[in-house]
Amino acid sequence: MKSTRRFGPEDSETRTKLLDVTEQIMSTEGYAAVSTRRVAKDSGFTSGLVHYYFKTTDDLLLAAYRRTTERAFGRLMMIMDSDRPLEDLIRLTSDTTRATLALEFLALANHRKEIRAEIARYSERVRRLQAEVVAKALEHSPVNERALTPEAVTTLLVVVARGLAMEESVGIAAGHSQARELVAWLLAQLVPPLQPPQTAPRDV
Amino acid sequence: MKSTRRFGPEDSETRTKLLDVTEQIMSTEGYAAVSTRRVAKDSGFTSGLVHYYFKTTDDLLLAAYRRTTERAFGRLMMIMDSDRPLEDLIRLTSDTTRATLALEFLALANHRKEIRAEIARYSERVRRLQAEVVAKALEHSPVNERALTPEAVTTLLVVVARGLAMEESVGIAAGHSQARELVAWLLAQLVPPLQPPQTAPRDV
DNA sequence: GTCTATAGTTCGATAGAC
DNA sequence: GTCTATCGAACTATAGAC
Repeated sequence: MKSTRRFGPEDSETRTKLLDVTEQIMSTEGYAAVSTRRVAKDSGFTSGLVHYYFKTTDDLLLAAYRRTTERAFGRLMMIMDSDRPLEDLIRLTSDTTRATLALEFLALANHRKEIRAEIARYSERVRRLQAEVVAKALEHSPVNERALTPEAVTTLLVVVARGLAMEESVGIAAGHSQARELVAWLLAQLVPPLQPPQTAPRDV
Repeated sequence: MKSTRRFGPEDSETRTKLLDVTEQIMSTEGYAAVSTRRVAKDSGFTSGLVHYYFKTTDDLLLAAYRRTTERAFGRLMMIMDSDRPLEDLIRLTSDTTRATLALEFLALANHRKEIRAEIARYSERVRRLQAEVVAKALEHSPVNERALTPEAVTTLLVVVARGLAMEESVGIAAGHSQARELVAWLLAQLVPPLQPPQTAPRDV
């Protein structure tokens, strides 16, 4: 009883369109609002076609996640060559649209065990690339303290920036500006401003 | 054309049971998996009864959110009297079950505009209470630095602890132990250990 | 307070026509 | 590559019986 079902190629314009629409729905209404019928309606195709490109709804969501992550890789590679990599990393991670999507994928991972492992694996890969950016930025830091590894700084920076952005996207703002100032001050201790201060920074 | 619908009281055992089940479903399958029928099934009642207590599904979710938040208030009040308030606050906020619920409510706020404002308001109230805990803990801190307000420290601590817990609940662990060590080290500068060190801590 | 019944949506996934 | 047709399932919200 072999199935007669067929599936579409990865490099199709239609497929890209379907992923665009999927991402859009996730941002505005959450991953749970993504259905093959809904994506079909918003993209002008039919649900049958969506199933032609993505066997199941989970496959569609996973493909959207992969594309998002690959784009994140690209942006991080660009930041590697920046002369203010830490600021750029924070700015990138603070983007509310991206943070909202990240929140959705995290929630998705929480509730779809088939997708979970892949999201965890990709996320850690992104984290490692972020850590490379930070390591490069800290290369000439005057601070020398055991606990201050690039991995620690990276995780702290990214989790804070993304956490604040997630809260801000729903209108929570209490303590945010102060927290950002504190982070900026901590970073200033780690990486001296472009114009070095008269007195050497102390250990942090 | 007056409606004949009636609604149940707030202090009912059945109502409590329905909220328990709702919370359980949210934790394991996400807020989007909460439906009146599903809650009915898991609690041994019928969907008609769920609608008797909660006019709409959103009302049910909002009631669950309120109950969760009120419990959080209670726990924070208890921490106020602890002799290690910062550690307790971090431990509380690091709880993965609670962090998962928090993630769900954040996602919910993102996608249900009627609920959003209320979640933002309650969340900021919780944050202010957390800041009181931190303020009390920092009262006798030897560190004196402009950027180091209780609000800044609170937001940083809470966002980091919750953010790490959210990631851990899906199996993301890269950089976590190192980030926690860094936070612990930073805190040790702010609040001296119970046995004070021989040399005074420097400014952070 | 609890249940039954019901109308009207939306959904996943498949087979098969074009 | 795209669409139509289809089955079976789950959902919301209401009215009204017990």
